[in-house]
Amino acid sequence: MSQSQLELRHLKTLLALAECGSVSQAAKRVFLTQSALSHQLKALEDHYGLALFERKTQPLRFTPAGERLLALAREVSGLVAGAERDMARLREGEAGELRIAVECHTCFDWLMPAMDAFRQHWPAVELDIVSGFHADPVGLLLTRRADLAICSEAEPQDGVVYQPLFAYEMVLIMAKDHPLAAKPVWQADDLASETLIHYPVPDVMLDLVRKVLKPAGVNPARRTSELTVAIIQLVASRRGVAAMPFWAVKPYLDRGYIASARIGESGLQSELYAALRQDDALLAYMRDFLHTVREQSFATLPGLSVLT
Amino acid sequence: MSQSQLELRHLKTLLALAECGSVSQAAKRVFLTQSALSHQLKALEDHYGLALFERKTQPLRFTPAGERLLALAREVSGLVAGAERDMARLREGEAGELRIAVECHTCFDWLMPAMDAFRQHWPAVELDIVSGFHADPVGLLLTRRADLAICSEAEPQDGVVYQPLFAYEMVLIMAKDHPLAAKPVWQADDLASETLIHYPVPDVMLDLVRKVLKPAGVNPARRTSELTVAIIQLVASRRGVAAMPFWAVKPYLDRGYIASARIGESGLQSELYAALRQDDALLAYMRDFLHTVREQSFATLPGLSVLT
DNA sequence: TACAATCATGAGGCAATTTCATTATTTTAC
DNA sequence: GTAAAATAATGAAATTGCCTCATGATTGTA
Repeated sequence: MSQSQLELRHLKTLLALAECGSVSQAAKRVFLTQSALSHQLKALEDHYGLALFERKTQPLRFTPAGERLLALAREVSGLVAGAERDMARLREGEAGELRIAVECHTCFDWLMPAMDAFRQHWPAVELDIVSGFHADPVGLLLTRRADLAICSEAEPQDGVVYQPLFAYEMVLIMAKDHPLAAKPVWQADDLASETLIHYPVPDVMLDLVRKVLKPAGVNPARRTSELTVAIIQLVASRRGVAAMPFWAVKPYLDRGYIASARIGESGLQSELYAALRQDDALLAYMRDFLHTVREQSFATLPGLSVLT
Repeated sequence: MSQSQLELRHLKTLLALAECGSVSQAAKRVFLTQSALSHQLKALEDHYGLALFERKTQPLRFTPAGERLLALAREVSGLVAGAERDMARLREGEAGELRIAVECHTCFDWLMPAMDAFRQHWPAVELDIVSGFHADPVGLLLTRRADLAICSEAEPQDGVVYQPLFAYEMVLIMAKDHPLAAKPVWQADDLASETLIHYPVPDVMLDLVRKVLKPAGVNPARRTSELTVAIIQLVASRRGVAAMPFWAVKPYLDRGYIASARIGESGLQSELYAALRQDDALLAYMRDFLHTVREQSFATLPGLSVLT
């Protein structure tokens, strides 16, 4: 007989649950254990004397009562977020500068919606993208030519802090009629006789080369292209294979334009971090930007996982 | 360095604080100690790094940051209340019956707004007032001629539970040019040579008679009237004095029509309870009605205090 | 100036929430 | 269809965080 009142914590749990479809996934999203959420949800159901979900199903379904609370959560979370932004502005002022250095091409796909949302919330913050693709985006931070850098590794450096954004899987894409299209998992050797299509960036920025091919001593033919869609087209036209984030190619997979395979037994996991100058790490608009990026990305991109 | 998240509990505290104007009063309203609220508010201020109030003033003033959170509280509390009502309806259904037996004349003043609000929230509940003034309203409950009785004392009785509503002070009112109009505190003896004007109800229902005059053996002349305004008029016309709830006569006092005095050193405190059949005590619409009554009354009537 | 009321603060207790360890259940894969 | 994997439930222990108590500080008032 839990007598605990409804709290915002519960509403946040419900939102995570609705997005993830399972208790254990939602638990990761709110940085608690599965057990904690299970207890929490049971307490909620006891409190209202109503079942909130049907748990015998995957993804789990909300009952009408669960839907009602979820609706409340959606209404309230926006209001709370707005108020907390206002509090932050009251404390630190409206204005600021946020120049973003980007290392990876596909980043733009998820960066744009986040930037749009952020611009609405912080109209007085000067938002900019530092153009060009720099091998050392963190250097731009310290020389104050950028205020935030997106990078795929957190190399410790004085005066710089790294905030995890999210993790995702890189998959190999190939033409649908490729001889190995049915192979669910590719190893480095399978690539030896292929042409690898990638963005025109140094090898250290290509996870497939750095983490898989180089260690195995495999060195396939290469071809580069600037644009994601162009790479997809080349792959579909049997001009080679490419490694891309799953979330970037899912639409093309769904439409059957190309096929995909896992890279290595456990897949090629990639991570994204935001690097900031230590002094800026507590700035409200910085924190809010990072929060917005995560929120927007998880809402938009399929197959992401949390990164601690 | 409290790291605690904003929770609904905090918002409820802010609402109480805004209504009461002081931490200690607000603490009573939310059934916590003054200390608890002081800690809670300090934690909030630490969390946002902003002062929320100026405490060196009475009533305490909200800072802009405090106002912003208060605005959030107002937005959110309505939504939460609505959702919780829906949850209750999902559990117990929409319909029900709520016939109210009223013992005191002035009750109608605060009952009406509460009933109006309730009707909006529970359109399918049949709301009614059991007319006439019964000496034993609780009897109506047990014979199922009423479902809720308003009374000023909680006499234990099998199958009946009492829910406290609120407490208030009865004051003596007199003409402005009454010889004793300047006397701040009246004792029973001061009434010996007065004419007491009251509603036409048995003496046991008149707190002044039962608690003050009878114990002192004082027996003034009497005169009765059904209507509150009529009693006020008679008092103003020097036809006698009357004992009325402070909240009922405050408008007339403010406009200078009449004068008032405290009854006895510590004042004549009156209390109001709702009596319910035990079986009905957990019904959602009953609980919500009681909540609405308290909420509306505290928001509308001056000088109420909480009753546990 | 003293008194009353209100607020702040630190320590201690207690209850609510989380984690841990385990079992039960469901889904997936072969 | 069964085995394995993933997911959820459960109870006990541990932690955290909240509240109360006791007291001191501050403000307003007679």
